[in-house]
Amino acid sequence: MKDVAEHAGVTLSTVSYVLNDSGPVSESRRARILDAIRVLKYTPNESARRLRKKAASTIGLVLPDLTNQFFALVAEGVELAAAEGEALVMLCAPEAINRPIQHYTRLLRGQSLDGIIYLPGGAGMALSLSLELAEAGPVVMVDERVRGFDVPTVVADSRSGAREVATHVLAQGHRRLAIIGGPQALWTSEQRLSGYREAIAAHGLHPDAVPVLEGNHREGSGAAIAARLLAAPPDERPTALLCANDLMAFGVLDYCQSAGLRVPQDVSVTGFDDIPVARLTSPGLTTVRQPAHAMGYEAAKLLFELIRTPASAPPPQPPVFTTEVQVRGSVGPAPG
Amino acid sequence: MKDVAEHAGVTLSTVSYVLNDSGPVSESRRARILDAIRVLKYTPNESARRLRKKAASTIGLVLPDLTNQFFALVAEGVELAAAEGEALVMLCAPEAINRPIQHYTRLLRGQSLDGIIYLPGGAGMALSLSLELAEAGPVVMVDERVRGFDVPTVVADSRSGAREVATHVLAQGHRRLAIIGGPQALWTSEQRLSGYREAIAAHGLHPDAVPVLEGNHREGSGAAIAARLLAAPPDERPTALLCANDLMAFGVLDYCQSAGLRVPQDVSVTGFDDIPVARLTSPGLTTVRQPAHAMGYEAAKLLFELIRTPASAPPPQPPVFTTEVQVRGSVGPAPG
DNA sequence: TTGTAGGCGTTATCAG
DNA sequence: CTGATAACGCCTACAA
Repeated sequence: MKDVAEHAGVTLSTVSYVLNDSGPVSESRRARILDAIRVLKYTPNESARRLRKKAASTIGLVLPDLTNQFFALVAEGVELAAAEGEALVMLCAPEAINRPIQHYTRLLRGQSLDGIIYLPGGAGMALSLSLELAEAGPVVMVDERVRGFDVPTVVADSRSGAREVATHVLAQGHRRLAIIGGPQALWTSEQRLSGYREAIAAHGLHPDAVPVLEGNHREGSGAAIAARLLAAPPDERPTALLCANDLMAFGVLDYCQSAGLRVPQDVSVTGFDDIPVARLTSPGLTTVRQPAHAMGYEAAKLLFELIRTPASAPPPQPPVFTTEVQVRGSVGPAPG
Repeated sequence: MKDVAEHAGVTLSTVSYVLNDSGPVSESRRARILDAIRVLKYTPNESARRLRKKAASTIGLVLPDLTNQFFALVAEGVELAAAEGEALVMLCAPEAINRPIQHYTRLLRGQSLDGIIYLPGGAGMALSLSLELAEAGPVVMVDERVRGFDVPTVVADSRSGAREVATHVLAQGHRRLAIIGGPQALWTSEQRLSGYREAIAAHGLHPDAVPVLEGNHREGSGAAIAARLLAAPPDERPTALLCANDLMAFGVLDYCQSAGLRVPQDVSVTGFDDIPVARLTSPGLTTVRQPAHAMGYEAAKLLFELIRTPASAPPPQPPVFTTEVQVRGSVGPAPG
């Protein structure tokens, strides 16, 4: 920068002015400076810049893992919004590195990030951790809520999505259902469960008649639970399995195929999320669409708004996205 | 930090010494300082730190998009290696934000990153762009090569993988093949194509007898090309489609299903990458496994090594991963 | 073993 | 409109 100043025959301050246009500069000088910058291929040193201002033009993105396409889509949404705000994204995937979130809270705190997008999902959703994260900057949550952690949050209406998909299944005549839920501690798990139960109650079934098994949102757990559930004789085992996310539903599909069970003739299956590959299984997976990309995008937008908002002003109001059942082949009429 | 020093009754340098253990400090003082740090919940300001040293403990990761699970897996591998090296990862997904890489080269240059992992894939694989990226720090490439851009590169042996899967298809008696390739400009596209052709030549077929259509590595292009290819009458159209990645193969599968073509009875399909969901289509996709996670991990390790290596020393030797055909249901004997 | 002082590249506050 | 100058928070010779 000093070089630029010399090359243009001005002082550092003037250069700084044109860089941030934070001061009045005569056209002739401005042109000379811009020129010098190009000639010398000068790039401002961001580290110095953040030291001085307290902003980093960088936001943190904390999510469980990237291999679940749902999360990947959220990440792309965040990335897009960040790009529009000329910011960069720090990726933190605690489960991918098999360490507690603390690993990141420690690293992130010093970065003077502008803010953080937090999508809890695995084991690390405890309140204390959230608070710790919050010390690294303003936080916006996506897809999940943490009780007692009161930050702007972008979610979809899981509950009514679950209700609708369960209603669809019940309308096909199924009466012996089973639910493969997500980790109990998660808000979404609870929401989806209530949704399922509302539908079940509305059809006059006793909630206790529907077993709920806890999965971990990954394929393997779907397959394992299906194996347990479907081992019973045909006239006792469930005729429909409601899964709290698509990955577990894939696991179920996979198990059924290897066990020689036909979907949907022998057993119907539903998922949740509607990740792109859900269309591609065969039969296609009946599931509940959540606008993952839009959710990530809005969350990041919200974060930027939050950053700009003076602390006194009312916090921006986050939207609640609607969900939508996608009917495909994996649900059919109840057998018998 | 000043507060810490006061609280512990020492000077700033002493605190700095214990922080980086870069100087001898008496046990008693060290303990007092550590204590003060804990009490005050002090976190070093990374911005200041990088300004002083020239390292950021941060690496950049540039890849086309995250929704392709292959890339997501690479990203997780990188993330893991970064965590082991106590570094953070800056995520850059140019296609997700629908802008040229330049958007990032500009942003990255000022960050004084320790280095960059670069996985070209979409439109942005030109040499000039790579060089521009290299100005932001040492670069390691994964999965692709760019001619004339000579940096350490981690790849898998696409060519022999392609050869083997084609051989498998030919061994099933298929003679009317078609290839759905990736973007021509990519090194992997070229490699896979040569692999396919080697196998084809080895079976005495004339290479020109096998049409090659160029896709863009996404589902949609697979479906579109399949539609064109399979419109011909049954005894003229190809009996097997070799796709340069799994996503395009999914597109083909999808098209076949909607067009009422049975896989593999009417047409056989192969993919490339073996992303986790490839097991879940039905029939399962016969494809070529690339160790995506390991490749990302090794690339990041390599980058760290490169950073440590004095410029004079010989650059570390990158491994070439082997590929492996995964035989599943999407390939069957040739009809007739 | 500990303290002092200079500077990393910017921005912001002043006075000209 | 422009130019000096003091921080920002940390590291590292060097001196004590």
